[in-house]
Amino acid sequence: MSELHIYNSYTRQKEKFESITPGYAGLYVCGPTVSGESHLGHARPYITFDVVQRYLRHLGYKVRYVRNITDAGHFEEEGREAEDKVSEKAKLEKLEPMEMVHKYTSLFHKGMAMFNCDEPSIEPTATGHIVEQIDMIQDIISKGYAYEVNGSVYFDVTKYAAEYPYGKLSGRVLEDQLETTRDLDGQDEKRNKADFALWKKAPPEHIMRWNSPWGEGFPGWHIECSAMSSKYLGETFDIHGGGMDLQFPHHESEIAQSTIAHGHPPVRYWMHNNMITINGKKMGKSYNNVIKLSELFSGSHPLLAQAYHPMVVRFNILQTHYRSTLDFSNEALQASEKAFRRLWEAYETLQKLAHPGNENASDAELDSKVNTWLAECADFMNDDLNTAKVIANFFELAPVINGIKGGQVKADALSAATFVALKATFSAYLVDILGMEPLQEEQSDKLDKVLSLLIDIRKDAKKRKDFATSDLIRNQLAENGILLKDEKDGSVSYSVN
RNA sequence: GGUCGGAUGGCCGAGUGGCUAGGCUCAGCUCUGCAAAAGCUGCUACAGCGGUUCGAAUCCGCUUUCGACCUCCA
Repeated sequence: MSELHIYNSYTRQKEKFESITPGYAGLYVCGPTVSGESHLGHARPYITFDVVQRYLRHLGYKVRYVRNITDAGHFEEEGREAEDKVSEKAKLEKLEPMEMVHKYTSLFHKGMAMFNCDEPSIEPTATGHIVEQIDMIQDIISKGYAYEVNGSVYFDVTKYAAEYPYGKLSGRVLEDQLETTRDLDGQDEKRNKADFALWKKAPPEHIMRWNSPWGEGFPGWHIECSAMSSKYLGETFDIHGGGMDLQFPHHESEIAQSTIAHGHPPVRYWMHNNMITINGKKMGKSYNNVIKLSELFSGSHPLLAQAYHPMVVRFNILQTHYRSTLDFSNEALQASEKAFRRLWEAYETLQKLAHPGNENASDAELDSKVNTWLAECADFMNDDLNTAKVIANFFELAPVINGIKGGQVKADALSAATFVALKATFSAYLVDILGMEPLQEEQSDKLDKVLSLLIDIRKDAKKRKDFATSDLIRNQLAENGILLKDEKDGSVSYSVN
């Protein structure tokens, strides 16, 4: 039995996972900034880490999964003019920040639910932890690694880098960073260009603002994750996850802040998922190539040939290793949809299948292969969460299941023990760990009764060789999205699209 | 410009120094009143050029090319 190994971005190698507290695992994942609607790009990290979290639970860990909501900072609603606090508009006409934040948080939650992502154990908000952030900033100042200028506070990266390996996570050298000639906000206030804000003074027109020892302002982007992760997971915790694009500067800054505040690095294992690209380019606001989740599910985007079910998207994402880029295309999604339908049907078939009870396999070779495929699932997951390989093995098993049902494989080909293992493993990995759900809801009893009636009438017509009637029923139903299948044993099943 | 990571069969994608991943498409067959589904069979690829090796798609070097990060970003 292999053990879980994960690729640690910090050391750039696969390492055996050992939790700090035996039996418990702490996982922190950078959540969304809720100033706009979630898009396809957001789906990847949250689905990836949902599987991480599910797998850790499967391994027996009691997991605390913390995923924040970034609802504070210098942002305004997409597509809406920035409004200022001192404008003449009436209160109700103005954009209320919490209103916007609530709207997009809510949409994000709905999207996650559709993807069947488990809710995190704690979902802390930045606005709910202003006090903790201020405390942490004061602590860093008192230790001499941050300074205040005009109501803003900056982290002294140069000083930090002299003693600590700043840039190790993202693989860059501080000297290179100092070369940049960008004109950033507050650049003239900083002692060095690489310094980053812990607290920013709010200009008069800025709506989001809080009192602090340095005047009214709002927290810097990086400090929230440090403050909240240490509060809920401890000063050192097991896994920190997020998109690769957050490695620098966000995660690098988190390491620096926490290292000064607590005297040691915050995270044991850093995990980063790769990006979703579209036509080879990263999907992101700045590229104007974003497909929102609502558009994805409804098909209402010029790039989409059709609507895609959340489970199809989830399946497609899991068919690719999380550290590889995943290029979006209609062809790929359509292939995933067909593949997933086939796989799920095999899974459902397996649930209904009964084993004759023979202790010994009549087909020892097949029995042995099946056992290998099942055992490999754990090995693949343990090898840095290789969901793609797990899925590949499902597709090895599907023909065996379908073959038993269709008679191409003998019912007693597998031993009773293997059959039990097949059922248990398929369900554990496909449903519990990969988190897949059927594409269609349970059918209502009434529909079921109506269809049984039609199926009976059609059976009768077929018996009389009245194929005109039987085909009419089948074709009419097909036009309405209900497919009838004549099974080998003479029964008829249906599926609704 | 700096740093890092890719280039795999018609398409998507995994992966390892030698043992045909898998999915989708396509073609043929079996079953079937027909269809669908299912099953079986076929389609052997790793950007290019050198090198290391008994053997490399897998290791090294160079070239071409794409991308990510360096700025808010999942």
